[in-house]
Formats: sequence, C-alpha cells, structure tokens
Amino acid sequence: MESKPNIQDVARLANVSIATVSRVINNQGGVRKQTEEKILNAIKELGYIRNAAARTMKSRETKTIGVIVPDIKNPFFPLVMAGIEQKAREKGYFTILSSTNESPIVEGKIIKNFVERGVDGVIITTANENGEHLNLLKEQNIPVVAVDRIIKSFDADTVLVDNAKGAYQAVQHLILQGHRDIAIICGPQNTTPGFERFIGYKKALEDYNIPLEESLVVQGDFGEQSGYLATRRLRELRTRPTAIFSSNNLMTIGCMKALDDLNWKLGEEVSFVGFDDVDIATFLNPKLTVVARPMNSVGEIAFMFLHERIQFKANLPKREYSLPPELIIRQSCRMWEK
Amino acid sequence: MESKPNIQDVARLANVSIATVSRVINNQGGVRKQTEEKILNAIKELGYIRNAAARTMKSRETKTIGVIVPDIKNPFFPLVMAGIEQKAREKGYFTILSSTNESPIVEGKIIKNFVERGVDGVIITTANENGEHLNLLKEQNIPVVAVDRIIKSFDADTVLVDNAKGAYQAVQHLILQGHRDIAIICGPQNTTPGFERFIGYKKALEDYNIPLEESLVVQGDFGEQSGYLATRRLRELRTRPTAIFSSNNLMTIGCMKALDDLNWKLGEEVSFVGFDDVDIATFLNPKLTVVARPMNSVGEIAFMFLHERIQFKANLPKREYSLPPELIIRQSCRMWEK
DNA sequence: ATAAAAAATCTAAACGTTTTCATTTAGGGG
DNA sequence: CCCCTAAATGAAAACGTTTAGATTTTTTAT
Repeated sequence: MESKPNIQDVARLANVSIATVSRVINNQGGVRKQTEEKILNAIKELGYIRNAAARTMKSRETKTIGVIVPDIKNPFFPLVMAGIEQKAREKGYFTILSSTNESPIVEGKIIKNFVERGVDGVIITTANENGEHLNLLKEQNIPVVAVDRIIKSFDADTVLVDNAKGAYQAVQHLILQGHRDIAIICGPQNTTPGFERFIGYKKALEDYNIPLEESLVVQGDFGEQSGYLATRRLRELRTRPTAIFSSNNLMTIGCMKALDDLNWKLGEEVSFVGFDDVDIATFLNPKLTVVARPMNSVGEIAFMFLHERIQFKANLPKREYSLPPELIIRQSCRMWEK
Repeated sequence: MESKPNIQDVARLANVSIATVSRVINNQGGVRKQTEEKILNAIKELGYIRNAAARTMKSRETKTIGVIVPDIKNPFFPLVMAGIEQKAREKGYFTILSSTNESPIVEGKIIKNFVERGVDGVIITTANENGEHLNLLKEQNIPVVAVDRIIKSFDADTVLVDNAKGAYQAVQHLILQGHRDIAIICGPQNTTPGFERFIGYKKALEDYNIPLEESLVVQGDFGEQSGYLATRRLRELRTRPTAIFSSNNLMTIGCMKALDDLNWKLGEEVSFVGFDDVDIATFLNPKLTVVARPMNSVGEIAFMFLHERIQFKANLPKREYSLPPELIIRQSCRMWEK
C-alpha cells in the first residue's frame, strides 16, 4: 500500500495499455467486453480512484461551479443554494460555496481562487455591484450568473425577484387599508434589492398621491441590528408612522424585537409588511404579512442559465429572469381610519 | 488573447526560466529583487493566473477541505459552516460544501468526488453513522472530523455538543418545576444526537425517581413535520403530558405550529423546553426556554482538529471534544402543582 | 586580480491523465 | 487459406506545474 494506484498500475495489472483503461473509465466504448471486465476487476482490486487534477489538466473541465454569497447565515442563501445544488447534481456538476461576509476584498480572493481552480462557471450575489474585482471573471471568459444583485461592470445573466413590484404590492396593501404615514426601513441603496425596493415604495406612494415624507425613510444595512435601530428611530418621530415596511428578513427580525421592547403594539398601533417570509412570521401574534420570494426557483433557474452558458459558449445575448414575488396576507395590517 | 497564459509565457516575457517564475509565485525567496520585479511585471502584463490543477498534481496538496452536511436548510449547519470557513480562511484553506439531503447514497457519491478532487481533509455530519460508504475516506488516508454525529466504522476525531447533558438539564428544569408527565419528541435513534438526547431524558427521570412512561416518548425524524405530528399525537393521550421536551430546532417549530393549531396553551397548559435555540424562540409568547449550542465554536474546533491532522499526519490518538450546551431559561415553563 | 564560497538561475524530469494516430488483431468473403 | 476491412488496442505527446541537481553568476576573501 505504497502510494495511491494510478491508471498505470491498473493497466499493468490488467495487461493492457493506459489508453484502453482511460476509455473504460470514461465509458467511451470501443472496448471488448472481455477486456473491459479485466480492467474493471483490476480497478476494484487496486481500489483505484481517478485523479481529478490530472484529468482537469487535460480536459480543461472541472464539472465544478462556484457559488459566492455575501452571508451564509442569512437563511435566504441556503435556500437558494439548495435549488442550485439540486439542479447541479442532476447535471453532474459539483458545487463550491464560499461566503464573503459582505467584503469585496474577500470576494476578490475567492474569485481568484475559483479561477485558479478552473471552475466551469460562477453564480454570485456580489458584495459590491460596481466592483472591478468581478472583471477577472469576464477576462477569463468564465460564465457568470448574478443572483439577487446585478453586476454593473459587464453583462451577465441575471436572476432576480421583481423587487420593485414586491415592494409596491406591500405598500399598496398598506395604502388600501387607509395608511398614509408609511415608513420604510431601507436596505443599502448601492445594492439592487435595497434600491429597487425603495423604488417600489416610492412608486406606490406616488400612484396614490401620497407625498414622500423624508423622515419616514430610514436607512438600514440588511442586518438585524439596523432593523432594530431603525424602528426605535421611527418611534421617536413627531409624526409617528402608522405602518412600517421592512426591506428584508433580518431587518424584519430586528424590527420585531424593537416593537416588543418599545411595547409598540403590532397590528394595533402599527401595521407591518416585511419583504421575505421568515420563520417567525407565523409565530408572532398577529402573524406577519409579508412579500415572499421563491428561493428554490431562484437557485434552479440560476443554475440552468449557467449550464446553458457553459454548454454553448457562443455569445448568447444577456438574459434576465425576474420572478414574481407573492404577497402573503396575514394579520399584521389593520384598517386605519384617520 | 489566444488561450490562457501559462508559466512558460511569463518566463519567456521576463526572460528567465520557469523555475525562477515558480519561485516567485510561491514566495520561496532566493530571487534577486530585480529579477523578481521583471517577473511580477510580466505576470501583470499577461494577466497570468496559476493553474491549481497542475499545481495539485505535483504537490499533492489542494488546500481544500470538504464539508458534508445532511441538510443545508437546517440553520444549524450554516452556522457551523461559518465557524469552519472563518478558521479555514485564516489558515489559507478553501472549503467545498455539499449537502446530502440525509441520503447515504448521495453522501457516498460526494465522498468519492471529494477523494477524486484530492481534498486535504473532510468535516462531516454523516447521514448514516454505520455507513460503509465512509470507509473510502479511511482507506485513502484522508483526515476526517465528525461533527454532531459520530462515525462508527473507524476512529475519527469528533466534535460534539454534550447532548445527554443538555437534555438532562432541560428535563431536570421541568422536573424541578414540579412536572412529572414529561413527554419527549425524539430524533432518530440511529443518530448520535437523537440517541444521546433520549439518554439524557431518561437519566433525568431516573435520577428523580420518575418512571418512564412509554406513551410519552414519541419518535420524530428531526424534521418540522414530524414535530407537528408528534405534538398532535401527544395531545390525544389519556395521560396528557404537562410538559414537552423537543429534541431539535425543526421539530420545535413543528411543535409550536401544532400547539397553536390545537389551541394548547404554551406555558399555561403545557410547559416546553427545546433543544437548540431558534429564531422564533424569543418571538413567541411566552418566550421559549431552550438548550442552546455554540454552533460557531463547533465549526472552529472542527477545523482546528482537522488542520492538526493534516499537518501532522502522524497517528495522533483519536480525540473527542464535547462542548457544553447552555440552558437558556425564558418563559415557556411554569411551576406545576398537581 | 584570483580562487573559493555563496547566491541566483537554469535544465529536465516528474505528476496522472486524455487523445491522436499508428498498429495490431479479429472476422468475413472469396 | 489469404486478403481486406473494421474493430480493438497501443505508443507517445501533451496539459502546466514543482523541484532536484547542475550550472552560471555574483560576492567575498586573499
């Protein structure tokens, strides 16, 4: 049991050439039954396992795709990931996942590493949409699919949920219940979801002739803490809002904690709609009305886009897929009579 | 822009041999300032990126570790993963994550693939603790660390949370409040966590001289649905329990849904302790008392164990690390006077 | 200026595959 | 039994690195 057996050893034991062994390993046919059997036996006997590195070196294929997310602890991403993995496995691809902690620097290193490893493609939710660190992917001619956040420096296929529409529906729902003083807890405005959800918010107000009140627009960073702080801020306003729209799951959680701490009665004193369904939504009293996204589908479509790119390197035009979000009405919004 | 530039191209442009280029790339020293600069410039000019496959082939090192989890959608694993990734990054390692969906078959394929890729080590929460599919790892002499579930077929370093102790504390807490009819929603008994938590439950009852009542022991599979069903089952018992201990996070969620549907008043009619802290715990009314685990630490320690194995191939003895869980007392348990 | 020692650089041989092209073998038809 | 064709197999050249060991250049000591 010296070092690992290689294709040579197998060939020797089966009394054939390595070329023939290779053909058997790769199911290329053109090998006699009898010979094939000899080889298969030799493989089993030696416990031979082929070497991916060597194979990659010749074939320029790794059957691996890289996935980059900003925060693996945000439950959104594991759910997307599950969709990606499932489809990838069906097509014989493997998946490398790395998380950047929202740091473009880390992201750059990961990308470099992925390129060194020769991934066949990349699915990414970037930490910085303007980033030049992404260009390496383009230069190396590696297919890329952007998920949830777009890439600005070059054309890449993109899979999004219609953020503006989702936000619009949420805010519209509040307006139709009679609310006028509707606050928004924003995500970072330099990210697609943060920006577009704010757009949807503004659009809804506009369509219903409600002037935008600056003080009701609070900046957050998609983290729980910022949702908490934003909510406390809103509470202190002289024109206290009668409804809040939170731009993502984590901030929703922060917001709920604040509501609780402040004893600001959800559904009674303040109505609420959140972007993204969350575990806690159905456990609160009242249950939260939210805009839900089809995470699994996002992942599946992202992989399918990527797979097409990988197969037909030809320049398909850039594609964009926008999935419809769904407003799930529960009980956190009350009719508001002024 | 023909094909990607290689070390040859760099050498040619810088007017040196590939050996020297290699030394610069790997920071091995022994190269004159002047020469190094020439090479660095050439690298930049060509946009050279080294080829991991070729490098691996020579050095037999990939600086990659594989992580295998049974269900990426269970929030426990992303949290452990975050700990692993952080430490791994510090040490210059990359991480491949795959999820098995609790299928030993899929797990076997993943392992084979990891071996082909030449991962330097594997961290795994296996889908089947008895599985022979794990032996490949042993045969190939690849360092392995088991997390959360042990591996039975060979000795591997193991990082666990003290499941029995955690369960014991939970049940003890209930007993001390006067409960006697304490139900347990079990996890699969062929998994370490499922089994050991049941042990802890039994031990606590025993220590306080409470006979074990079979009907209060309900089997679950660690999935949400099974927690829901189990709770409904308990409700229909003639000796309805006055307290429930749930063996994991997902089943806790299912249990809460059932409680709600059945209108079985948490904290009043039935006390509750869950294993694993969950997002919803602090949003329920009353808030859930739980046994919390230090997920991040689990990941960190797992990687550190693995790293030591990778560095000192020598046969260190098998190590086991058991982290203490923490009972977080909130409001879901009430004094019970019979 | 010269020899010896030290430092820098180079040459060439792996690493384990895949793949092209050449060669051998098997199988049929005459 | 021989020749021809088709099928099966083999030989050898990559793929892009790393790394001994050989060789050249530079530095230091005399």
